[in-house]
Amino acid sequence: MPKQVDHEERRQLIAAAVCRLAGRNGLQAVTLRQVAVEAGVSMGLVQHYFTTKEDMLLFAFHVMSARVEQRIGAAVASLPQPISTRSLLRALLTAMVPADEGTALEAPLWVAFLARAVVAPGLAGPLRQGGQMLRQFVVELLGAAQSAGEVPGHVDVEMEAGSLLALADGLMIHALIDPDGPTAALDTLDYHLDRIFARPPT
Amino acid sequence: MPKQVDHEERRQLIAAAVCRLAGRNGLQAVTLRQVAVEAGVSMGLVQHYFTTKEDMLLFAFHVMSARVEQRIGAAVASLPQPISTRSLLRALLTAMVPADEGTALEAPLWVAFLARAVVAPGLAGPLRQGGQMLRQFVVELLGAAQSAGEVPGHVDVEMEAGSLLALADGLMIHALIDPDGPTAALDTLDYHLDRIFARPPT
Amino acid sequence: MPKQVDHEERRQLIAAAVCRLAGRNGLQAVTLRQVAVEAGVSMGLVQHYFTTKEDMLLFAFHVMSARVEQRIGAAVASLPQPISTRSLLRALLTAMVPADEGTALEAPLWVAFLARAVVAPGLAGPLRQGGQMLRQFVVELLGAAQSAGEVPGHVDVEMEAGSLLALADGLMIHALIDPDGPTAALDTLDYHLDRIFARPPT
Amino acid sequence: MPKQVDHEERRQLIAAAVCRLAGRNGLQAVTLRQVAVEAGVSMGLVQHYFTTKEDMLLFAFHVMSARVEQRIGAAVASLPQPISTRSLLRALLTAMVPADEGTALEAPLWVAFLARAVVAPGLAGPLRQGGQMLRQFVVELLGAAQSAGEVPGHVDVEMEAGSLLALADGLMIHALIDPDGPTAALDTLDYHLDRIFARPPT
DNA sequence: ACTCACGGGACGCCCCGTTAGT
DNA sequence: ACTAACGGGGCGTCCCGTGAGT
Repeated sequence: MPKQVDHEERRQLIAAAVCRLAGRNGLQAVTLRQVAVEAGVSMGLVQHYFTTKEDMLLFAFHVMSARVEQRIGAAVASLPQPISTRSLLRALLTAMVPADEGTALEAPLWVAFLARAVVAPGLAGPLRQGGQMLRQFVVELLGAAQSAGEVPGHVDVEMEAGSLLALADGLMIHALIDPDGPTAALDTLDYHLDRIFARPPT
Repeated sequence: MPKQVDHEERRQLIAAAVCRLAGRNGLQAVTLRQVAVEAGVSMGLVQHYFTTKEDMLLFAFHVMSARVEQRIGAAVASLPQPISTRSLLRALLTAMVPADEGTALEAPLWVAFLARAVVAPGLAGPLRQGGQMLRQFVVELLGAAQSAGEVPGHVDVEMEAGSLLALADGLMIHALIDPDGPTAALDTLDYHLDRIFARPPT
Repeated sequence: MPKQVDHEERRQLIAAAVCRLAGRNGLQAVTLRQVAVEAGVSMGLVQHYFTTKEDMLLFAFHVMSARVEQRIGAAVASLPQPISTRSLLRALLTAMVPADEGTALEAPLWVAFLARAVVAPGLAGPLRQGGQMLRQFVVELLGAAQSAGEVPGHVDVEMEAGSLLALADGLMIHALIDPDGPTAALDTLDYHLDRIFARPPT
Repeated sequence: MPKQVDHEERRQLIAAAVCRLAGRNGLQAVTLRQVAVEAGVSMGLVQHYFTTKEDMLLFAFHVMSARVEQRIGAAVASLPQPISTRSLLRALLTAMVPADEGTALEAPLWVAFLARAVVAPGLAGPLRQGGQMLRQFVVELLGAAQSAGEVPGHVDVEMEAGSLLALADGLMIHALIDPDGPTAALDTLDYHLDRIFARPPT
């Protein structure tokens, strides 16, 4: 029985190095050598697990997406019971803004992938899919809330869903460039949640 | 005095090539050699006018910013008289979304610069300044409209200004990744303008 | 374990090319590309074995030093028995003057390194050390000869050791510039050996 | 009458910059741009006065030689009267060793030229001529001293002349590499002058 | 007399992918 | 499974020489 190594684990290890590197210095600083050094493995090993650099980046992107989902899940789980639609939505959106430490580390990476997706179709596909699924989820959330009377009837849930997600991405970028951005971003998100989940005047 | 050429013009020529290249293939595809080829000049010339690649990118960024302003100005100028605050604001925001051809060409470039600014402080500075000036302008616009009764009193103009600009950036990115994005983006902007410039129920 | 090659051997191969090149055209003609051509390998290989050009030159210097020692050793070994202190010293010194073919090839290289050491501290260190060790050796040689009565008591062995070595270097340079230099250099060395190893008048 | 500039003066100005640069960072650091910056003129001007870089270096070499002569002359002039042959010779030799400040600045430059002369025939010619003239001068000096009884008859003035000059060059190089070199060099020179100008035992 | 614009080439460094091998 | 050796090419930088032009 030969030495058995966990392929997936190795790939995760390497992808993590890619993420650290890209988050710190940008995607253009991700070279095979740097990745190998960052991961503490040989350059050959990196290329053993990823045929091409493109593959590696794509996998790293999926890893990052999974991490974002995980972080959102954790944020939702730590919410005080009972979980209202609004608090759930807020947890989801704040996880996309570099206010907490985890997001702050991943946001540059996320932006790097976004920017690359614009010119690299291979990356755009998964990103588009993920975005649409997320949007659909928010639409359903808002729709349910509207049915429950938490959201006024004149609110266009489709529009608001897309808006909130686009807004979150926009705020993320501004937050990364402007040092005062993160707190302002949270305030802005709350402002819009207040607006959407408005108590109707009695 | 020897042969005199218009330095600014040359720099513009080269910067234009940088923009085309970056818009087409991303900023990481902007190499001195490619720039020289794209501009139809020698590589030596490129370096005659830009000491360093960083200089070149920074200048190209300023050129692009100027072009965006110009496009906004043109859009505003072609508005039917009399120009309402809302139509002015709409012209400004739609110029940031890749709906028309001009913006569609520049948006990838803009995103590329945004992404690089996250990891390159030299680029972040000008970008931050420009963003704050723009925000201030929108704040004043909305404030005036509120004073004139076009915007309800309960609207937080500061929040809405920041939101609209972040939203525009977010929509731009989504529009670049999703082929259906541009039209959806315009609808979304109009939805929010409708909301902000709501006719109060008489 | 993958293909294993003798690193030292490769480095020697490349260093030899460096020495040939520098001896022929001067150190400033030593470029990575030229070295690769001269050694008959790819430029990538050169940089596989030497991280930096500085490293390469330093290694080449050590190789040259070793060669000089080797040549001296060979000269000493081929001396007729019994080996007198004076003949040993003469062998050592003549190995530093481009009279024989081997030294003639290495002398320009040696001078090139000397000149660079003046402005490159990284090179000066090893050179200084080697020089001091050599000087100490000659001092001991002369001291022993003095104790044995082969050298008059009024001779300052420290002075003479330093003088002989400086003289050898000076003669080497003159010999390289003046075509008649080499033979004159040998005569000069013998003149001083005669003087130092003077038979006292009975 | 057009603007008249002193060609020679300009060339001297530029050559001085070359000397400063080469003395500080080595001859390989002498580039047209650096020279222009160091001299405070435009690069074009440098090339106006020197057709080629080789020309420039050659001229700089002559300038340096002239300066050395001048420094020797000054040293001789400041000697206490009456000037003995020995003190004159000593002044001449010490001017070649980087003990005083002036020589310390020029020595690296001198070594750089020596090293280049080994591989650049254009530089070797003048250097050889200068060396032979100097040697002839010392021979005559020593010959006269011998005739006057200041130097014992058994001394070979030709040999000693060549030795002293080679020794001075060798000491100069060692002095540049070893921080203790300069003082040791002066001691060594005096040691040999003592030997040559030995008072015969009465 | 003097200068700028410009071309073209080289340099040192770095990087990626392949391959031969253990 | 994993690695080292290696080739080839690209990058940003620098530099020199020419020539048009004032």
